[in-house]
Amino acid sequence: MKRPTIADIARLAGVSKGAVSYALNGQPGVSESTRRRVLAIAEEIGWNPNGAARALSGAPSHTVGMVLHRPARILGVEPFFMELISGVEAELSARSYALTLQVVADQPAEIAVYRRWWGERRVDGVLVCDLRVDDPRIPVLSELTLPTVVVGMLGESAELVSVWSDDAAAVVEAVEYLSALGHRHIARVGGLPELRHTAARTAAFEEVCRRLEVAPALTISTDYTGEDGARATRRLLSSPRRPTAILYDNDVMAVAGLAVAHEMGFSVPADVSLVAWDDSVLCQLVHPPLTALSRDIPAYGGHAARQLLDVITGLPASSVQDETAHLIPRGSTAAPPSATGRGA
Amino acid sequence: MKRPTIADIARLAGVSKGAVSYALNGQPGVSESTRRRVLAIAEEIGWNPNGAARALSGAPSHTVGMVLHRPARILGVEPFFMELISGVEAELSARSYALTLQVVADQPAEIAVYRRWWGERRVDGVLVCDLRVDDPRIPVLSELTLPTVVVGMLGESAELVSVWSDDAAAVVEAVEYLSALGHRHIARVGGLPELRHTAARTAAFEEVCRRLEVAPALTISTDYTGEDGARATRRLLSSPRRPTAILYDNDVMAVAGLAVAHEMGFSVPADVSLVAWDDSVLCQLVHPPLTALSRDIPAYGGHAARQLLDVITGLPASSVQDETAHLIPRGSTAAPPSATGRGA
DNA sequence: CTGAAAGCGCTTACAG
DNA sequence: CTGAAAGCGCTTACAG
Repeated sequence: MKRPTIADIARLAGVSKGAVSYALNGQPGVSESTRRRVLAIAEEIGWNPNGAARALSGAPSHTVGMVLHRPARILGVEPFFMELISGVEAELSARSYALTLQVVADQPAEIAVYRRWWGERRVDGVLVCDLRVDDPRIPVLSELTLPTVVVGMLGESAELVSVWSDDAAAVVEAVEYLSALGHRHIARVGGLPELRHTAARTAAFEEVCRRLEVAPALTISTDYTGEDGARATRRLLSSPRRPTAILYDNDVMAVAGLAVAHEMGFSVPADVSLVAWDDSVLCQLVHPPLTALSRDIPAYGGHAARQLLDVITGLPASSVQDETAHLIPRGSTAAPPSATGRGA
Repeated sequence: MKRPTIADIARLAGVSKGAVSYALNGQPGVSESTRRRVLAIAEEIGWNPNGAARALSGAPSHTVGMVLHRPARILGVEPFFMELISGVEAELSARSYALTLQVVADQPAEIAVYRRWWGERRVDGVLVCDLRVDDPRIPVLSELTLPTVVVGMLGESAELVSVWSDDAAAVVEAVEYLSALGHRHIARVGGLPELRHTAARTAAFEEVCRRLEVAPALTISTDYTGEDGARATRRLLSSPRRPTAILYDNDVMAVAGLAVAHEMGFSVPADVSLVAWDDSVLCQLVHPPLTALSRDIPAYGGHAARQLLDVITGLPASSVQDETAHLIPRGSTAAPPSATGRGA
């Protein structure tokens, strides 16, 4: 099957290729009747624009790129990314943009992908996740002047636009809630420490613990997997200064931590309270259902996509703060066991 | 920043653009010394191939497309798709292919995407999931002669290549196992009935139940969400002829079903046995851990990607049968309660 | 309002 | 082994 081109349409309509191009793109320069005839013929012979030819003439690709660098085994399990992606997709597809995803093994590979996409004009812009402290991607993206929106906290680098959520405030809400219940030993099972939002959460956690005289503000670092979350929980629950409450940096680890607590013979929330970050159905399916810091992740992705489209189309865009995660108390949190109970 | 082109390289190297092209692509037609010089200059000035120009000259896009049509809320929660995609990605990125994903609302939209991709030469081939009985996508893809690999059972349509798994055999294994434990009332919470693999599972389920004199072979249809799974479980467990075992078509519904059973005061597995299909960490995190039909989904995706690359590059490729899901018995299955127990 | 033409950055026969 | 040239399918000034 030979693909029809605008030359075919031009011949059939008896006009020039240029006129066909104007008609097809809704540009001025052709009469209404010509435009209608051209569109009808295009429809009839099943014409589709050749994206390569358009791109070569400088037209946008109508594609947004996203490079994911977390290990594939996380992507398959953690609902966060798929929810984020589905939100991004919803916004993009409503504006007829496509999303190109690429999973990479490390950060140099990620940077190489941006350079290649830029060189190939494959994408009109990119969405960048999981910013690190001193992130090497930022200068590269600035240098390439590739339209970029950062999903998450950007910090000082004011040259890029970001959509972010106040993780510090959410940490404070969770710890204040646990403290109000009477907890004095709160531990945290944190995410990858080199990520900016992890650093922000850790700092906020330490500060609020200090302020409320909750001690020690122990954070164990993990890679977000259920395995790591289980390991950290096992370590915390078998330590001499066993915490009475644990705050997890994602839902998968919190669910795994719940299983570990049960397996070690602890009752939740009687012996230990658990709080998850991000509230997928996972949290509601387990027993007891998990108290969680909840936020609308698809909406978050949608907002990021909208910002990026604004940047791409040259509209004024500046960083926006998205909804702060809010605590949804469920069955996994309660007052700590009395001081006469077992343990420390 | 102006993007360098092969014209720049040609000027710097003092050769023609054609020679540069041959050198860059490892084609014969240039001396070894010229090739080295050209490559060094390209590297030095940071040249990247312009994909649009290559595509316009008929070169492949080195991109594979995948259209997902399930509702976004499923994608975010069901591990199956992300695991499949990560397996596809792993295989593609090892061969320097990218994956373009597009989420659509319905099947006409999906077909429109294929036509557009084909017209725009955006992808070299596509991976098609969730085949339906009498699937309208098949004739369109054949007509477009767009390289296609079907993930899942293809049935009679022999004109396309597929990678499939014998779901019928897996159903039989699960039911035989439950029957051997003594179950005589087994129900199934099935997926979307219009999908081919659902139909195959349903047919196999009915046949094996008939053969083993297990009755009735009731299948409740769902949309794969936890909500639907919970609803179906509630209905089954409150029916006068309450089943002693339930087989779910995915893991999310099985986990939701477990929560419902607990909430209704049933003990698992003492009162009712549950079996999940697909064995993500979810199944191991809940209490009791779920007996599951397990298979290596990333590998499945990887095989599909490899088949597609073979089709694209013109290598001989034919449908291959992938691993059959195998039963992993865990704590959610046991002998049924004795006839004197409560219920039917 | 319309036509003829250049140009985007490559690839690939075709001559030398 | 190398150079000059056509062509891929569009877009977009530039003349009419």
